[in-house]
Amino acid sequence: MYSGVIEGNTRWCVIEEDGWRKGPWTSEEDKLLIEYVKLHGEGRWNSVASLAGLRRNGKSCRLRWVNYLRPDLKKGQITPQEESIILELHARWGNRWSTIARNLPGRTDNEIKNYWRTHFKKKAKKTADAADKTKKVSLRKQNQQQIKQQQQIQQQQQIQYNFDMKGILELLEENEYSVPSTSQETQEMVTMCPETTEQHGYFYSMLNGNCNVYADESSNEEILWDGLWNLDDVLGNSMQLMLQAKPTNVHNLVTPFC
DNA sequence: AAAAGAATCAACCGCGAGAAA
DNA sequence: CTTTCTCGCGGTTGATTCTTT
Repeated sequence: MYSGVIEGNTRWCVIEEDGWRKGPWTSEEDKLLIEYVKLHGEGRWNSVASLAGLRRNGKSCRLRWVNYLRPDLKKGQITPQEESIILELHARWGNRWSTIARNLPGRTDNEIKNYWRTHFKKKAKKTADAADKTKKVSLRKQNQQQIKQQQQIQQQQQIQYNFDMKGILELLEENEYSVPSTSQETQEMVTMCPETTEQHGYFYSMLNGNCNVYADESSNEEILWDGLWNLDDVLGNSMQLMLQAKPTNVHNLVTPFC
């Protein structure tokens, strides 16, 4: 790509295969470019090489003139007033540096772009990071709260479930009933239950295999199994009695409740 | 005093739009 | 109408300078 690196001392420069120079400009090159613009005006940058004797391509010449040699350029640091204008215009137009530069006489788009990158992007990132952090913390809190609430609900459902199951099993034991196999048997059991109509409904739906009133969505099976194991702990032999009442495998046991 | 890391800024690159041939 | 050229823009790079450890 490059034919060599020349120019000793402190400056470096590159000459490409096609003869164009690249890298930092020398004061001699600057002088030639200024002379060229004085004589021919701005524009036709590709003619600079032939007319001014510069071994720079048009693009490089234009950039050097626009960003560094133009006489109307303002030297020195960006003032606080300019800074606030940049902020305001960037908020309005985004990264349209040339548009912003037109509103800041003496400043170039490149200068503003660099200034933004070094001063504001950092601040913007900090602000964004801080906002992000706050958002994450609040999300985490929200999640924890949701999990806690869910756990509470599940716990309540579990207690209710165990309580209801206990009632059913006691009832079965008391009346030496087996798990009903027909809807008629179920109906008979429900009517025997000395509870309210609403509780009859629960009872009825449990016996008919509708356990959705106790568990929600994805965790149905998990809760159900947990419930069964807990039920076993709580009721001890009662579950055994139920199993004995109607010999069945585990799958048959689970099915009626979900 | 020296090394490492961060900040700065001049310059380059690729791309698209518009003008000229 | 199509192709080529020129210009301008925004993004990126990398050498230099400054600051911190």
